[in-house]
Amino acid sequence: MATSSTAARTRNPRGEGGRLRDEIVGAAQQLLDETGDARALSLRSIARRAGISAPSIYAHFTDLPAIMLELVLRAFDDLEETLRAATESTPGGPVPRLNAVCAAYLRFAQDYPERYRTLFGGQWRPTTDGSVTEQDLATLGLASLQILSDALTDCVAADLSDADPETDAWGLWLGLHGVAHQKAVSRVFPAPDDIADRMIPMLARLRPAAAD
Amino acid sequence: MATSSTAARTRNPRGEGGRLRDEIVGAAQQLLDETGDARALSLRSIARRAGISAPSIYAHFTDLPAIMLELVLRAFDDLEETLRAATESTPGGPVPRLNAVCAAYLRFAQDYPERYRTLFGGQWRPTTDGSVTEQDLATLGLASLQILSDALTDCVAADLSDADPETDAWGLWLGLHGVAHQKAVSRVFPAPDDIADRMIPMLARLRPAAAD
DNA sequence: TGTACATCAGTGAACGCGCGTTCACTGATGTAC
DNA sequence: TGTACATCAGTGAACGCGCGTTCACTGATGTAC
Repeated sequence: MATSSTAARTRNPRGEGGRLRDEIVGAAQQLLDETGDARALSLRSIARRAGISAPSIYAHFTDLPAIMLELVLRAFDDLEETLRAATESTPGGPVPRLNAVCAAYLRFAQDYPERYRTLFGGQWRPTTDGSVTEQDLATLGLASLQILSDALTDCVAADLSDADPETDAWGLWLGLHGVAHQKAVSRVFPAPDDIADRMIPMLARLRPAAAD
Repeated sequence: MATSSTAARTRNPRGEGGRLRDEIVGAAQQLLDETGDARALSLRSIARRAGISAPSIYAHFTDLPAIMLELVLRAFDDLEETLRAATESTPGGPVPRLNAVCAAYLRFAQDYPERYRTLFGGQWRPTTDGSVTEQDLATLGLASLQILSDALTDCVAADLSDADPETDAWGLWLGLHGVAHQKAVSRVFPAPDDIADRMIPMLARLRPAAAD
């Protein structure tokens, strides 16, 4: 975990100026996670956090949306890796594995609420005039959705679910997203604590016997 | 539906200066709906839209969050009224009524996406230092939740659902919220078109025979 | 009925701020000869 | 091995902009006498 270095920076050695690109995105992510407010991100605030002057950013990004795009790409990778790790590290069969993936999803949203919001429709959204289309971004979440779909497929193969994995993965994800988003957005969450645990078996069409 | 009057305003008659309060909130709502971007709302932009000078706002609101609060209160009332109208105007028994309420909810989010986002955790969120606590706002949605809960209760009473209305209304709402929010946020929606219709019977624990 | 005055519903100019963006520049370091 | 030069990784000052907020004001209209 990177420290919040407002301290003086030593410039990168020759030929390695590209490193600053990573540092800029890292600074943006720090600001996002720490302030919990996408409005706190500006070219100048990111530059301050990265310990560089504002104009230095232009050598690496054309504008703020370009930085946000890079941040979003990385965050989607993080999410995917988190879900994959949960799948691979959970023993006990398809249903515990499915539950572990769902729990990991919700934990990701709770640990990095503003990042989660940025991924799924927070303040930043791709501009139609830029090089990134909405279609591109719609594709981004699909890898994570596929993990859910695979988990469902395993449950069906083991005769523990009546789901149509392709379709019901969407339902499961949208349900998780509702919970995750609401938790990410308000600290007060009046719904029952175990509400996700109640929704998951329904949306996954788990057979009564299959529930833990 | 109010027209977008940037035209010259005639001042309110004596003793009726309070009317401007309504006009300010109306202007803010227009901007929100038309731009689809909460960032477009500033004291100055709202004043421009309302056809007044920026300082005139201070006679009616202390700051921008105060305007947003009023807007949110109204929008929650709108939503509640929309759901209630759907309940009352739908014949055919508890299940069609439940479906009508859910459809009305999703339509509200689709018709006024940025307003929906503002209600449920868009850019604007209550400040902890202000007079409005998060607890207050958490209470706001409860009237709409109650309508869902009542619809579930009717289904259970008619032996068409196995839900625990109090609890499962939360699950149903969070599922609807996931769909509504995702649709409000991105014009590209790769999930099956009928995904909500698939989720609702599950989350409402409708008995197989009860589904239309 | 006339008139002085208080009140009300706003306005217009001005301020300091952070922002995105431009421009000319600096100074360390590798490279050609 | 020495030196001139090109390149690279940035910097600092300056611009115009929209913003929130303040201040002193204006001009119509109701009210007291």
